Amino acid sequence: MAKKSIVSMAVIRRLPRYHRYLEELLKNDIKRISSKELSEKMGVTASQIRQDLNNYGGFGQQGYGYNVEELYNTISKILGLDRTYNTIVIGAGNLGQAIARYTNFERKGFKVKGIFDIKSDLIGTKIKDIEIMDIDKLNEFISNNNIDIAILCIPKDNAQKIADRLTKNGIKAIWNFSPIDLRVPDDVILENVHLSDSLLTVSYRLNEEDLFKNSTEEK
Amino acid sequence: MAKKSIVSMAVIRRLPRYHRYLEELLKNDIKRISSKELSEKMGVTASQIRQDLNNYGGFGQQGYGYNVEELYNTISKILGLDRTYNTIVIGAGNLGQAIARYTNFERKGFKVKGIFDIKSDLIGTKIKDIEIMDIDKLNEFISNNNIDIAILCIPKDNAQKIADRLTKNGIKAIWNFSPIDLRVPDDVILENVHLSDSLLTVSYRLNEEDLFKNSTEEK
DNA sequence: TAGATTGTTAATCGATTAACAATC
DNA sequence: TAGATTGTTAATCGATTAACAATC
Repeated sequence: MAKKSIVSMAVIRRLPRYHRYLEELLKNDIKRISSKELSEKMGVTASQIRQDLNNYGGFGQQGYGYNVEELYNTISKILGLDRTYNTIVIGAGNLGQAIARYTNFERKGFKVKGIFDIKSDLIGTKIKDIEIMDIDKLNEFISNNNIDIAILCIPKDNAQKIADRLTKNGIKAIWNFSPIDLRVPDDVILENVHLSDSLLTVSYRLNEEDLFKNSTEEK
Repeated sequence: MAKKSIVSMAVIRRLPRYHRYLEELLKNDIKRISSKELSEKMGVTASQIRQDLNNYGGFGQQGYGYNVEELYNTISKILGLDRTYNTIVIGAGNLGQAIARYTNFERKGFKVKGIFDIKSDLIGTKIKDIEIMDIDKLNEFISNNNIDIAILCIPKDNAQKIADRLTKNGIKAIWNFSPIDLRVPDDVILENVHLSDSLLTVSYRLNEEDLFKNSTEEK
């Protein structure tokens, strides 16, 4: 089973969202904000915001609220954005290439150090100055380059095998885009982006009403 | 606020996962499975599986379990996979192109009917036989092509404006990859894939232990 | 029939919301 | 000081798990 977090994932998943809203406030030169104001902007309860933040300490001031810049910086730190991360992208297909090229991540401190693929016609070509390497060089590259996060963008058939190799070589975090549930050791962080699962909730919801209408008629 | 579902999202988000496991069982020619066996494979409780399924009816048989093929087909239908969906991709950047090219979705019945962008050097070029069109032609195209789902892959600055245009033109579902919280009418389905938020939970978890160690020392 | 396993009700657990004393 | 708003405890709500009668 993948690594368990100290704070509940429900809270953790809201942190980037707070971060986004605070960034926006900062851009608009807003100096302070109360949990009530922020809650109205975000469509959540003020209670939730205060509870969430208080997992990490008391950052506000009674009668005043929160200093926007201070809170933004604090949440940046909590999210680990005060350092950089070396990443590798495994699989240089459509999605792998898109991720490797996506500059938003780089701006936040996530640097793509290497790209790997199995296809000989891709190996040797470049994406943004980074050569696509043969997957055979994976172990060696990890050992020599202090990689923090592996981004997995390969078809599901080989995903578990590659994940095993990654963790055996000391990778401590996998951002997985392969449409499969990976097994990783207890101390490895696994974050899934199951695009297909996400899309299927859309098709589900487009039909949900009919689903329940019909099952009533059938009675 | 976006459309509310009848069954809780917690349940809905598990359905694609059941679907994947059943597909695997089907491939391996396994004919029947009990909630207990499936729960062990999936790392959930048997109770949860039975509770989840019973939102949609009783598909099992006491003393026997579930017929794999039957259950797979049933969940396929529940997920709306017994029909096809016309989609458009807005934004032909890295991510938009990757999604448009991704054949897994097409195989499940999601057809990309049009791609739109604002950049004149992209307009007129093709992705998989589909011409990239000027965003100015969006309204007209939606009216004439019976589009079910709009896939939004544009920078956040214009995302809300485009979302407004989509919903005004009758789009009932948006699969949003833009890193922003969109406001959509009550009857519109909104599914977010916030890649950056997801990645930030990884960096968070890579540092969580230190975070709590330090705050204790500071006391 | 006996054994197995469902569907469903009841109990528990965790997350969210409300309330309010503390305090800026 | 009075008003505002936090941090935190208590209450509520919803989701998960356990239990078990029904039944194949």
